[in-house]
Amino acid sequence: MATGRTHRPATRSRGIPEATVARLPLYLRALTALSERSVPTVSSEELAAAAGVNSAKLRKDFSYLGSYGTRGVGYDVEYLVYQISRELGLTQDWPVVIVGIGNLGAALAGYGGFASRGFRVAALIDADPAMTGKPVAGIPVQHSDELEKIIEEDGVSIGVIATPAGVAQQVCDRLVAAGVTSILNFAPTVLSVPDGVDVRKVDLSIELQILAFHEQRKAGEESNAEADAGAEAETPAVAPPAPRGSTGATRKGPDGDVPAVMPA
Amino acid sequence: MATGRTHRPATRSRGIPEATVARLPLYLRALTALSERSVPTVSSEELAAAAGVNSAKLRKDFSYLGSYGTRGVGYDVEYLVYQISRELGLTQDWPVVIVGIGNLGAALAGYGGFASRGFRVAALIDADPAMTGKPVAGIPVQHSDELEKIIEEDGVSIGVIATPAGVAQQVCDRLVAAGVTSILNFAPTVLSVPDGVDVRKVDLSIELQILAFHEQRKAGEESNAEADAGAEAETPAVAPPAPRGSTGATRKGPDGDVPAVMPA
DNA sequence: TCATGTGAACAGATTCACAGCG
DNA sequence: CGCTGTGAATCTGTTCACATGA
Repeated sequence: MATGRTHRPATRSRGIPEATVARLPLYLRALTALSERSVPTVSSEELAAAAGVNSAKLRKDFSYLGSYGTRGVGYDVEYLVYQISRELGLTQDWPVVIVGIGNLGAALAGYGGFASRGFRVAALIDADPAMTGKPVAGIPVQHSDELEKIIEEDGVSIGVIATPAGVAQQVCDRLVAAGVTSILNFAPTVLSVPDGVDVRKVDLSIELQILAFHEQRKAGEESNAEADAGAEAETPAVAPPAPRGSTGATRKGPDGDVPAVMPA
Repeated sequence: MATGRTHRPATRSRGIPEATVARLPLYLRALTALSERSVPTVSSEELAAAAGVNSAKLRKDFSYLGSYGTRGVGYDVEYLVYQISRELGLTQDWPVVIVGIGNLGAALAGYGGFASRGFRVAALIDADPAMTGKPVAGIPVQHSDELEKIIEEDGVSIGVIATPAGVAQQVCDRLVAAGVTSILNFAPTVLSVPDGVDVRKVDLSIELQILAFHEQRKAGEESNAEADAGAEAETPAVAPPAPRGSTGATRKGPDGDVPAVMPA
């Protein structure tokens, strides 16, 4: 099952912390908006507010890039836009392939923010022959047989996987074999890739589950009781099985033993 | 422009670290797969491999939930599925509204992993009257006028925003005013929400930019030179502007001054 | 004997608070 | 004087390594 290959070694880039890199696009977006409104300079306080972070963090982030501000004044918007774009590698053209043109793949193909900022959809690829040739967002879908050829000819290094989970690892392997070294994975699977290949994961279901966790906690706080979170509709989706060979003895879950409410 | 409201206070849940919460869905998925294959028990090592994390981390994560394993043996799969589901609040039903039924909204509505795991699409909402009544993924789209009514009647506490960026904040405000306390935001904007409301952001463009950063770094390492990253097609999307009132003097960007290659 | 559970060491990220400079 | 830039303190998360107990 292809284990033993690491999952994002996160090789501490050129001194720029990963957390900072993840915020640069946020700053860039805020700066671009300012730029469009012809705002010449901005303070760390203002920009931080626009980007939804605190100003100390923003200043520290920028300090990793160099000293691009002017004390007593702030940052020059245009200059900063350029510096961040360059740092992120957006001053060059990045051809991208999207594999799996279902609902999601089609939505991604049509996504505006995609085309902007130096990313260019080099090809849409789907395994279904019925899709081949059909234009999606103005781009004709190509059959997956063409995958390797496209990647090599266009020098594609970024691939987007929007296939069903079942085939994501195969697709990933083919992408990597053909030369792709960065993958954005929308399929709900853990992908194994060799060292040197970056994978980022976008998973709707995980995000919702995290929200549900916090939501549940909020509900539990209103009344300080434990269960009884929803208004009334309680539908336990999973039965609480006894642990193997359990004698029903000690078990130190943080809020008591197996919950009182059990399905009939 | 609606500042002053915080953006995810991350109120350190019930002792369970945020990073751990974010991994629980991953473990749950791996465990569910094992469960379907009727695997009775699993070791931290095996499960960690399946979830793409290291085993020490997994054990520490589980230790926050309680002692659910058996020394010398491992974890009981079914029992752990139940405990994690409960911890995440997935043993109850979470009605969700999706606002903005464009390409992306439609894709989300049809997303399988949505319906599973206790999440139920309570309504699809769009501002375009032409969409009203049209079934998407089997659910008829409702007009945004109905938004408040739906949220209150169905007790919806989770909202998904898939609108254009321009209206996302307004939609967010309406959702919050109507009682939604968790928001999954697909629009490329920073949302301001009052305390007590959680926002999670999913942003394709940001993910791609992060990948591009690392990709660029890789390219820069192969040859130890600086620019010249792509094969040949270099298209600087942004001109490097001089800083305000600059005399072209000292500027300590980490790899030298303004880049040598300037657009004509 | 084996794999869990966890203190302790470490690493990374955030925040504080203020020196330094325009 | 105001705002940047940054050392130092703090907080959060990860990894190590081993005592513990089935």
